[in-house]
Amino acid sequence: MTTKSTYSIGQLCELAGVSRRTLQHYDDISLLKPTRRKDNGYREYTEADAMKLKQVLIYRALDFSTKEISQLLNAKNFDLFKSLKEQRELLAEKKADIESMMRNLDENLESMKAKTSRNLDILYEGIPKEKADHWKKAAESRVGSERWESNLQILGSMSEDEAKEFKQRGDVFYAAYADVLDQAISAPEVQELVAQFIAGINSLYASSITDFEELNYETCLEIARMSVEAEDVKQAYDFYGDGLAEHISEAITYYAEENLRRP
Amino acid sequence: MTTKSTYSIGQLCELAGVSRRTLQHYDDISLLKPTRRKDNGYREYTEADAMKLKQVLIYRALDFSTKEISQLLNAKNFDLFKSLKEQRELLAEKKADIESMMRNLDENLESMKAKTSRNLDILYEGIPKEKADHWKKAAESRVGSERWESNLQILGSMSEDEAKEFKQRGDVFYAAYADVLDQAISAPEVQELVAQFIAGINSLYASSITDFEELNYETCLEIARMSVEAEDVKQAYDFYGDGLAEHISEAITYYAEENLRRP
DNA sequence: CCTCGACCTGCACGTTACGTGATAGCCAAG
DNA sequence: CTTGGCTATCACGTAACGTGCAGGTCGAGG
Repeated sequence: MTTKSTYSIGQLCELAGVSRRTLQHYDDISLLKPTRRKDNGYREYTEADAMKLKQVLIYRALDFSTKEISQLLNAKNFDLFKSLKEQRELLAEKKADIESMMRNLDENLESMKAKTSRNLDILYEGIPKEKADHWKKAAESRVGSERWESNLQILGSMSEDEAKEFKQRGDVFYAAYADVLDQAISAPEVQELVAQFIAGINSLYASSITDFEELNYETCLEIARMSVEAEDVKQAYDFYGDGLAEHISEAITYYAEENLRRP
Repeated sequence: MTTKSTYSIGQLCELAGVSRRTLQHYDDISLLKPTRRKDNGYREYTEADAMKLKQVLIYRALDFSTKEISQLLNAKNFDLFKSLKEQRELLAEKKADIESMMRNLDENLESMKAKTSRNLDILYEGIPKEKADHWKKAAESRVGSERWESNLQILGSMSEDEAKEFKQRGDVFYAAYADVLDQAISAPEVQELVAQFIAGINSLYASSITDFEELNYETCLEIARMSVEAEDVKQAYDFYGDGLAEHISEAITYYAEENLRRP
C-alpha cells in the first residue's frame, strides 16, 4: 500500500504541523499553491507540494520572510540541491549562534556561582576554620535543591561590599540576640529583635527578587523550622550563643502566630 | 575608566543591536521601561536595564511573545539564576531541533546523491566496463563544480524508470546521429537532429528546474564547447560513432548562429 | 547669540504573517 | 434528509515592530 500521493488541506497541515490558515495564506500569496483544485474547489496538494512546504518551513525557521522564501523557491534556475546545501549552511550558522548564546549564559552562570562562593567565604569569615568549611560545604551542596538555590543566589547577586555589610549586620544582630537568650520568647525585647530579623529578610529579598511579596505566616513558620532542623544552620546560629537556634525558632513561631495569622 | 553605567536610547540600541523603535516599543508595553526619565524626557537606561534587555533578546530569539517574556521577567519571585538555567534548557532544545533538521537535510542530500549514482549506473549500462567506470568517475567527480552539479542533480531527481527512458532516448538519438556523420553540419538532416537535441535538453531542464528559460545563444555555444573540451563527454559521444563529438559540436554552433543569434 | 546637525520626544499610520470568526458549499453516514 | 465534518471565501483583528513626521534638546562652531 503506497502512501496516497495527494493531500487535502487538512491532511497536509496535520502532516506538517502548521495551521490550515497558514496554508491558505501561502496559497493567497502564491508561496505554495496546491498543484490543482478539485472540481468542488478543494485544494489538492501533491507529494511535491509537501516537499516544498518542508523547504518553506525550514526557511521560516531561519527567520526568512515569506517574500524572501518565495524568491528563493520560485527563482529562475532554482536548484533543489543547491538550496538544500544552502539551508544546511544557514542552519549551521544558526546553530553556532545558539551555541554562542549558550556559552554566554554559561559564563554568566559560572560568574554567579563564583561570586556566590566568594561571598560565602566572606560570610564565614572569622569563624573557626573547620566549622566554617563544614557549613560552607553544606550550603554549597544545597545548590540544586530548589528551595535553597535562590537563597544562595541572593549572595551571588551581591557585590563583595554588600556581602561584607550583610555579614556585619548579621554579626551585630546575632550578638544582640545572644543577649536576650535568657528572656521569654514572648518578651518585648525578643519580639522586637524578631521583627527586625523578619524585616531584614524582607528587605533583602525585596531588593533582589522582582515583585517579592512580604514573608507570610507559612513562610515564617518554615524559617522557624529550618532554623533547628537544618543541622548546619542550627550550628551556625548556636555559634553566636548556646541554644540560640532553638530560641529564635520558637520566637519566630510566636511572632508569626501573633502578627501574621490568616485573617 | 569604568564604563559609564547609564545609556541613552541610542547607545543602548547600538549596544544591543536592536532598533530604537524596538526599545520604544518595549517601553510602551512596559516590557522594559528605562530606570528613569531625565528632566528633558530622555530615557535613561542603567546597566541593569541592559542586562534585562539581554534576557529579553534571548527569549525573543526563542520565539517567545513579548507578553510571555513580560510575564517571565516580571513574575513575582522572579529568579535570575533559575531563568538563566531555563534559557539554557530552551536553547539546548532549539539546538536539538536544528540538529534534527540538519540530519533530515543530510538524509535528503544523501538520498539524492545515491539516486544520482544509481541513475548514472543506468546511464552507462551496456557500455564496456572500463570506459563506463572511467566516465562515471569523471562525472561524479564533477559534483562540487557548480556548472555540472545541477546537471547531475537532474539525474538525481529522476526515478529509475525515467532514467531508463532517458538513456533509451539518448541511445536512439545518438544512433540516429551516427548515421549523418558524413553529411555537412549545415545539412537539413543534421540540423533537424540538432534541433531535436536542443529541444530535448530544454524539456529536460524545464521539467526539473522551476521557471527555466529556454537555452539561449550563449548557453548553446557552451554546450558545443563542452562536447569536445570535456574529455569524458567527448569520449562518451565518440562511443556512438567516431568523430561524433566534434561533428555535433560544430553542428550545434552552426544551429545557434543560425537560429539563436541575438536580435 | 544664533545656528546646525545629531539626538531625542511622541504620534500615527503601514506592514507582515498569520489568528479568528462568520457564512456557506460539499459529502458520506445514519 | 438531516447531521457532522470537512472545505471555501471573505473580512476584520493582532503582534511586533517599520516608517515617516513634526517638533524639542544639546553641545560645537561661526
